[in-house]
Amino acid sequence: MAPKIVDREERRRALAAAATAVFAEKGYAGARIVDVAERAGVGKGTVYEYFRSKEELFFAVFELMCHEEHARLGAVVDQDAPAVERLGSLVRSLVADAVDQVELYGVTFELWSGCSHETYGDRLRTAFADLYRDFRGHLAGLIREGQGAGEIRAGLDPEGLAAVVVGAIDALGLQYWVDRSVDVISAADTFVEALRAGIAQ
Amino acid sequence: MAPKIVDREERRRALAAAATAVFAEKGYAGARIVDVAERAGVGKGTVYEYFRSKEELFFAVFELMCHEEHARLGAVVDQDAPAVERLGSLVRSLVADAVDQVELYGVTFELWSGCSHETYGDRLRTAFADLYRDFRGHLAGLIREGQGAGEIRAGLDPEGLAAVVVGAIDALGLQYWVDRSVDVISAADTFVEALRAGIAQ
Amino acid sequence: MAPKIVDREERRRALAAAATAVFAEKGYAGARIVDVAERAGVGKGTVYEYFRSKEELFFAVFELMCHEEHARLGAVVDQDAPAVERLGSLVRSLVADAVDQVELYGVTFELWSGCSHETYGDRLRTAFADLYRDFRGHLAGLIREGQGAGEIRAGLDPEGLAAVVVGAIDALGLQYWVDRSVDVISAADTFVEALRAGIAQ
Amino acid sequence: MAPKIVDREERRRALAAAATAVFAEKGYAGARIVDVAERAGVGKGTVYEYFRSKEELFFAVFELMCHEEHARLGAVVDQDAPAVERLGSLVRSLVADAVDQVELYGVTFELWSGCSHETYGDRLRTAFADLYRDFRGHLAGLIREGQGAGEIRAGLDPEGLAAVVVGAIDALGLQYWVDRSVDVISAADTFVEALRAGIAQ
DNA sequence: TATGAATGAGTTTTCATTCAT
DNA sequence: CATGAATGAAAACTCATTCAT
Repeated sequence: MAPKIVDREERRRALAAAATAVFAEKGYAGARIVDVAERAGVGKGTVYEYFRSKEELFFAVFELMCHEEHARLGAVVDQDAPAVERLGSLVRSLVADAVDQVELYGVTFELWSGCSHETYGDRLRTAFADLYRDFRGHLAGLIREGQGAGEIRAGLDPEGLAAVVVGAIDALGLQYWVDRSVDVISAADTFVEALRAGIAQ
Repeated sequence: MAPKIVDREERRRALAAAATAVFAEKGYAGARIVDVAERAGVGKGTVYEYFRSKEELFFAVFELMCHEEHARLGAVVDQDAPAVERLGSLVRSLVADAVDQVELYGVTFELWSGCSHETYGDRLRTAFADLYRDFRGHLAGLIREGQGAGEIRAGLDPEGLAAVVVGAIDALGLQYWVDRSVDVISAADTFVEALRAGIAQ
Repeated sequence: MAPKIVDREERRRALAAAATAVFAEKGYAGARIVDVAERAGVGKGTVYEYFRSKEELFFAVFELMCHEEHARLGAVVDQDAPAVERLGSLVRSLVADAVDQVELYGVTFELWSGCSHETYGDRLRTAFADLYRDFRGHLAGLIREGQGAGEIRAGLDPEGLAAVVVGAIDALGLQYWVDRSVDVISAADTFVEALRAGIAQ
Repeated sequence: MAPKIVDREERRRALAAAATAVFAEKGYAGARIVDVAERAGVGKGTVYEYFRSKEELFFAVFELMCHEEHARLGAVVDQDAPAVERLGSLVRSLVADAVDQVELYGVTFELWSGCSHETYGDRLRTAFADLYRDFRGHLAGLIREGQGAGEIRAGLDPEGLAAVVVGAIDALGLQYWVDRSVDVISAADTFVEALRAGIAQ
């Protein structure tokens, strides 16, 4: 009459977290469901109690990562400082995060790559497009704010500039992924400095 | 008396090209050797006459792509124009290439992702590190040239700036991959403009 | 002081009935214990409170069906009419029942098929042999009765004839199962007519 | 240029034959693809070179059985003798076959049962309906022939009678399947005798 | 040299059954 | 008693690779 009480939502999250780690380590194809189960300390079958298939687990990982990325972004944007300042600290902070979490880049690449997948590509592409649009939107807002306050040259296209900034962050992370000896932290500083000079009134 | 040597080399390239297309479409894990063979119009066994394994085919694809990327890069760098000018046209030209060949990004992601693979990750990472180092080297050279000629501010770190430029190109390509409606061509223009202003003397 | 004993028995029957429906729909192998539980409106674990295993549930279904079949048979045999008459109405009535309950034939096939099963085949075969022996016995009795009363030719082997009659009923049901457009009701009439003429004195 | 030459059609047949034996022994659900492969003396993967799935193998078995049944039927119908005579020898011969091949009845039941299967039921039902229609057609033809020759009473419905004969054959086989001690051969004789008397002019 | 038939290691997935609540 | 969360044995199926022709 009173079956075992389990916070299924919490359990799902924990499994997705375990999956994230395993996918990061071995890649989607290389990861076996048993690996995920073992990492989470449960039996193979339990994974299937929470996710219909390996693919669904993949999406759960994606959603988890998006959620955390979002949280990180929000923390920086909502500060109280001049727009240009916030733009700079956002770049620095996100690049620092990228360095801290390099291992996750492997999953990210697989997710990007998955965008061309016949069966679930659309779903992924849409989600990514939304994520990036949102990201660029935040940045463009910051830039417009800066233009309004006279800190940033009015002639620059906020959307285009936002795309560049987003891109630079991703790409510095990528370069670090490929070669841990690249000093992307100071590359970020250089970028911020050049950016500041380039966009300043 | 070494007949058909040329044919053999040509066949290898053709197979690698077929593999590139298939990997781009289905990803490394999703691609079957038969798919590659069919795409190339040969029998399954023939692929193994030219490549020891699927993994080796993956590397051949990588080398083919590197080769072509290198050719594209060289064409722009060796022009005769002010350094800042060449930097700008390089960015624009490479972003345009990225748009033209979006489908190939899928393989690129797979390759980046492969960097963390237990068995062949090192080999891939080294190759990528070299490629990017080389790429950044070219750009840093260009930047130093510009600093020598007084076109570019002396205070900026050429290596760091080069990393940012390389990154921006990759990342604009990525954004286009995810969302074909993003106008990365004009984002590239904005970037070039901001860059010019930011780094100018 | 044995409370709820009746309830328990009733519940078992209800579960067996649910299982009959599910087995009929998906076959023994295709039916999941959860399906049965859901159909009966109880939890998965509850099924195991009443049946030791899926196999036992299968037998319970068999027994339930036997019980009902027996009841149907008895109702016809115990009538008060000439033997040949009762034989005819028995055939007609059982064929009519078969048409009414076609869906159940699916389980019947599974049960017949189960007779060759390594672990429980013997048990099933024995049960079926008994059932059919009993059935043939009733009919043979009827036939002998008819022979005694001079309605039926004495030369015919009662057991053999009974086997044919039993068979014809099953088989008309089968043909209807396979093809609902076959008019087995009138086929039964034809059979009865031919039978009457064939066995009449 | 000249790969191993194999008669794929012949190989398929051999695999289907092996599958028939295994299905007969363990039932569809109980049979493992490895069992079939082993019985045929090939590797697990080879089965999949010839059949897309276990289900397709099931159908191949069905077709093989139909084909052989058809051959058996044809052999008897095309004889040269009075219609009633041929009808009788047909029944005796098919019942004798049923006794010889009892083990196959298990598969037959599974096939009949499969008719209600959601995904492939239609395909099976259609095939069976055709098979039986054809069977009844042959018999009805024989009966009409007999009526034309004045051997059989004109009042009897040929189609209905054919259904009964078909049914009787199936059902005698079934009773033998369930209980090997039932003497279906002499039951067949009794049936033929009663039939002859019942339908004779 | 080219081919495709054969193979089996390795994965995903299902589901009967157990058992803590 | 009832429940459903957890489990792992077992099976279908895929595909890189080998090798006889």
